[in-house]
Amino acid sequence: MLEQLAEPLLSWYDEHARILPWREKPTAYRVWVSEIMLQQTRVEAVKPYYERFMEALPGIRELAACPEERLLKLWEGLGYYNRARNLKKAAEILVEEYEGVMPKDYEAVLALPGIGSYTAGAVLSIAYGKCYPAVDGNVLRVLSRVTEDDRDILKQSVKKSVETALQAVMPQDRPGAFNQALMELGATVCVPNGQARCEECPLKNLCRGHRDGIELEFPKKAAKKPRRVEERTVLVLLRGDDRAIRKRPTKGLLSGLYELPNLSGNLSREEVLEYLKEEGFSPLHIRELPGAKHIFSHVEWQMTGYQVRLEDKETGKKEPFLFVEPDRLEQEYPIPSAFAAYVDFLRKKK
DNA sequence: AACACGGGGAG
DNA sequence: CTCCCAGTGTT
Repeated sequence: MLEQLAEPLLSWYDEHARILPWREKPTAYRVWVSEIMLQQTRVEAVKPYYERFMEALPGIRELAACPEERLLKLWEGLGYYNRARNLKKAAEILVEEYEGVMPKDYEAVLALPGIGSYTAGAVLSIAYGKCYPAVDGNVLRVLSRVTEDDRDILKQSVKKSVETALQAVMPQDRPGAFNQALMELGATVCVPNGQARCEECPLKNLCRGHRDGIELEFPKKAAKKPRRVEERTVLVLLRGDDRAIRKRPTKGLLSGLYELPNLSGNLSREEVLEYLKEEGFSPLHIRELPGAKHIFSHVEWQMTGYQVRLEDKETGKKEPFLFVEPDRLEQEYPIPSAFAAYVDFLRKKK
């Protein structure tokens, strides 16, 4: 039945495709960057980042030459920061091995860091008109409803099988439009949250889920495990006009970004002062800040905060922190929004 | 196959 | 609150 998809889908898409920045001049680079940004991220959230990014780094060579710090600053707030690092790594490979041009060979594109089967298919079909599917969450949702496929879409075996099935029915002349149409339908009509707008759907006459009135029972997904809770104590350290930050490790959560000094556990005033003294500081004054919570997909931080005034000019024993003026801090150092509740307290007092 | 990896919008 | 998003890399 999938062979009946293309015709109504493409007609609908020609009428209803949204105007999106990356759909103008769909060069391989522009499509690639948009697809990386769009991984696990909503269209509306990506738009402003995309425009700014394209202005700052208009081509593969500029991206390859961009310092990581600046790149992460451009990415700050988008999350999944390895996407940005892999983007740069791939650009470097393209400059060194492909003369700065995205190749047209599927295996070569797939081999680039940060590019999986979805992104390879999207770039090759949209920018180069090649017949590879781009199967994302939207596509899996739409097709599971249309075919009443009750397999767990989180399994990679299911994704693989959908990719194979789709490749066989893609219109040779418009693979890019076909892929985008399927995603567009999932994003605007066959939506994930709330009621699907089946009356406007170009596939309503062949959708089995809709025929049987059970479209919302799809897609099937295995239950995910609950996220763990971590307690942290976040410090706003004031030294003259400077505030303390530090760089996170290169591996793991928020890797390579900057953060406010913080410790494991919800510590008391006394424990915080003891810690600072051990680090060689002479805290003059401490005040408790409001508690805060930040939820990641897999972890939840329950934070307590303290603002501490240090003696002017003191450095501590090992200088574990970077002391920076609030202005430079804002402009140059990428700090993830997990710390947003305390970043307010970094501002210079007047 | 299971898990790590951000942040935000919608219901 | 919960769900989930134009997914990929690591183990």
